[in-house]
Amino acid sequence: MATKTVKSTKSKSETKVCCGTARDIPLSERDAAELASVFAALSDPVRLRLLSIISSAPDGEVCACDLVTPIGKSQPTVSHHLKILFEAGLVEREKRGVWVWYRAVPERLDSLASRLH
Amino acid sequence: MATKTVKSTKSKSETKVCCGTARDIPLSERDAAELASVFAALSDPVRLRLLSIISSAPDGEVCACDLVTPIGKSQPTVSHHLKILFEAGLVEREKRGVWVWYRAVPERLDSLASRLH
DNA sequence: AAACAATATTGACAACTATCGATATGCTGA
DNA sequence: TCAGCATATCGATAGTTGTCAATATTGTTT
Repeated sequence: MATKTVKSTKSKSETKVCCGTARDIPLSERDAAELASVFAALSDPVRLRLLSIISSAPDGEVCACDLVTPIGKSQPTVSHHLKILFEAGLVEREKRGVWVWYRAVPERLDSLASRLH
Repeated sequence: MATKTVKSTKSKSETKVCCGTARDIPLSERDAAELASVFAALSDPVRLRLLSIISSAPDGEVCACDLVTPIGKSQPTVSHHLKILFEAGLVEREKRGVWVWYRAVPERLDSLASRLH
């Protein structure tokens, strides 16, 4: 393992060989995968803009029919992205008649932010 | 455009038709793309674990040679992920002799967190 | 100079993803 | 019941990404 005390001028006896004992990994594989999946949901510009529109809606909710035009993508594409946001827990949806209304889930972003520190 | 005042029992005159004027999008396409690229860098479990190890290092930095074994992937793969973290501004690197030392850039995560609120 | 070690790059491949047109599903109003 | 609309799903395709083996690059030591 390389250490900070190693200088190129030091003798071999002072130099620990690289790649020693495996250290503990703070973030488990399971936690990492779970976190990564939320970030993946946020890693697309279309989804970020959808979330932005929904979050800033005066009434706290937006009809899906009002999302297609401003996003400038096809209806199936917008539907696809909304599904990903929903499955990541970033938005909720409620069907009323023919329409589906989307609301942001700010606690989800809060918990994400707290895990970033 | 669908509105919250629409009820299925209301007359047509009270119902605005769906998909009216495009509203302002709070997040520009450029900003969305830029934000998305940082989230993309965080959307892989291996990279999150690398960042976790680096961030929690007692000395604030970790030699790349100490990252391969705990991650359990090949050296080129770890190098690839470190490059992505570096290009996203999430880590800094400094070459000392043969070794490359990585440090976290916490301000980068802070600014991300602030944009999530 | 030559051998060796740490890191980066390249090339290839499989898996995943964003996108759209076409179509299905489900609700509403006539 | 039927026509029309909003939304979701399907199938296909192009582009992206994670991975590794092989190789290149760079620094160190003898």
